[in-house]
Amino acid sequence: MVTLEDVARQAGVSLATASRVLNGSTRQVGADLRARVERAADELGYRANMAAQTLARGASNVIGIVVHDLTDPYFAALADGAMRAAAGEGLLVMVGTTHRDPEQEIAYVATMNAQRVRAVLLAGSRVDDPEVTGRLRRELDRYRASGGRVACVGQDLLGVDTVAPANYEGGAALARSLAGLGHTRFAVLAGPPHLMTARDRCAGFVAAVEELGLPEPRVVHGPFDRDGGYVAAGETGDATCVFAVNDVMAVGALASYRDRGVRVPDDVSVAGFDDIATLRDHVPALTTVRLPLADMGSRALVLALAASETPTVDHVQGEVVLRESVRDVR
Amino acid sequence: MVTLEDVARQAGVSLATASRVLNGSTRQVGADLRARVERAADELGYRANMAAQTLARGASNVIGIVVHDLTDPYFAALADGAMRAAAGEGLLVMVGTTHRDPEQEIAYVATMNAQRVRAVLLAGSRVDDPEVTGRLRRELDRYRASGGRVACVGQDLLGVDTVAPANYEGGAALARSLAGLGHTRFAVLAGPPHLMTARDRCAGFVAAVEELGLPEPRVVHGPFDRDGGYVAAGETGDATCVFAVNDVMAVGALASYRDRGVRVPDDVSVAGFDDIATLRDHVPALTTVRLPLADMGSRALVLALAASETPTVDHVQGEVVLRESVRDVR
DNA sequence: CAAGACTGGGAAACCGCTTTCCGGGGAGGT
DNA sequence: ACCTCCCCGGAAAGCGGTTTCCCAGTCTTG
Repeated sequence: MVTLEDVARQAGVSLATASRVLNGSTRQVGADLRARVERAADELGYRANMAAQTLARGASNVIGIVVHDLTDPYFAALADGAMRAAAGEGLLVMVGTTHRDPEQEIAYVATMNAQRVRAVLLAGSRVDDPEVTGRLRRELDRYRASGGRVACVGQDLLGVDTVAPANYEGGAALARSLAGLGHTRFAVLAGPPHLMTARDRCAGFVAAVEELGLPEPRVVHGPFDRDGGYVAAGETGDATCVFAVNDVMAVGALASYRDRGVRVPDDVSVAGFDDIATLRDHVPALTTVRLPLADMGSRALVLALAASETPTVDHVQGEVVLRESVRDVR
Repeated sequence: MVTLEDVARQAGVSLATASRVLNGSTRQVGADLRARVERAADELGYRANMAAQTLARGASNVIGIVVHDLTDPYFAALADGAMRAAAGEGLLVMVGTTHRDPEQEIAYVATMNAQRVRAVLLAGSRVDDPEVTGRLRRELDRYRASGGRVACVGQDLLGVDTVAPANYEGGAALARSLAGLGHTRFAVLAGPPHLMTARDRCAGFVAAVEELGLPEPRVVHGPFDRDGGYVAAGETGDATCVFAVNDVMAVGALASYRDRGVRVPDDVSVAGFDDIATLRDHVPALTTVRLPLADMGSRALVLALAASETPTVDHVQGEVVLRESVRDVR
């Protein structure tokens, strides 16, 4: 393992000079010495030891991203957006996947803290559990107390910079659009009751439906993933229009109806939420609420990096996109 | 930022003792001192500085994964498999995305080397460019010379541990299956000519078709992604059966046919390669060659970690899965 | 031409932790 | 009662860089 000292010796200069040449400095180094050092480094195949550099500089060039599940297109898009932004800043990315375990999330914050990453991004819904949220907050505070930066995509519950999608409003807007098509009997594939994202979307939808004076939607809980949607779609009763609180659940619902010979949108209309990229290849094309996912990821990174004093909350509106999976029943 | 020294002082013990208590050691520490240290660490909110630890120990607990594109289900599955395996070993994961730029791949190897990661995983096809491959090899050699471990998923071209999917054989097996269904006029959506993965699959397919004495398939090149498949599907002429060298291209092809009113499989049969997870929700269900993607990711990690002297190559067979997207024309 | 301002080079302190080495004290053996 | 051995605690030497500080030489400038 070749060190800076090896390079300095080979070039016949001091450690200080070698450092200044190779790893950047405010100070100038004469052209001939600089050339000698560069040649030596190249000959020896020198690579700076980032651990040493991080230690000496007291700051790393790594950021951490914590997601629930990388194979979920929602998180993949978010992470991709954040990673592109990070690459633009010359930062490396450390990714942690929690597989929806809040304890894992807390553990990752501790680990990222230990790694002294420049910033950590928490992507993914908060859960409705004050105890867990409290522990997460404490871990985050601990991290921030030592200079760490934090941003989160989701509910503004952590007292940190947040990119907050308008889940409630999106759900409501979708409900009004669907009602405008003449639907009156709704069902909601609502995901798990404790997941805030699922809850907000569902609540917005239900509230808007009631505001319109329509019958209360049937709410079916279940897992937040494709199979959850598949199963829950089996219990939508006589609803003519079904809202799955995210797209992957909606895709599962489509599969369920297809398997059971229920035609979409002829027999039942289906809508999702997020507008994940893969949606365009499903038939029928899914109605949804579009969120600029990649953009949200990069915005979260920018927020985290811009060391604002008071936490800023960046609200992101969703846009209802009507596609073939819903039928006009007027 | 609270350091181990702060903890030691607060606990009234030496730095050595504090280190032994908190960060693991072969040595024992008396129960009372141990308790004192633990309490002090907790009160102060101590988190070990991994940069310092990495430096002192000369080994980090981070591994690097380099993929083309995280939003591609193929890489997401691979990365997820590797990350699960890594988590099981108590390792953190640093992810780099190259967006299919080989230069980026080389740059990431250099960066991961600088980070002194324990191992790096290169997921994704090699390219047919000896110059680029040579530079990548040199960078890898440099990394391995300083104790780094490397594994790769794809072609065995780098002289490192490799998980090598049987692309050629898979393509050939698929061709035989499809021919067995009575197809004779084939087309291949072949992806870019320089991508080895694409080339091998295409070559295996074409060779098998010719071996069967059938007319030479029409080969259409294009990008390796969904849109590449969409576009290429427009030029399949009178083929009754189209093989897209990966699933996302096949999905693009399905969309293209759908948009143009060409029925699958009635008018044309379509097959892909990989069996990505999202496939089950497409209609018609796509025939493909199944690869155990998550498993391949974790196997690559295991290979990298098991410091074998000579590079081992782990061949992975694909399994033809016939689904509705192909028609029996006998 | 003397004096102050720069300039570029090197010695060494330091970043936070691990680990070797040393030493003191109690347990066990004879 | 004495000697060994073992156990556990602490001092200090690194790990590989960065950066402060000092110094000699070179450039202005009046």
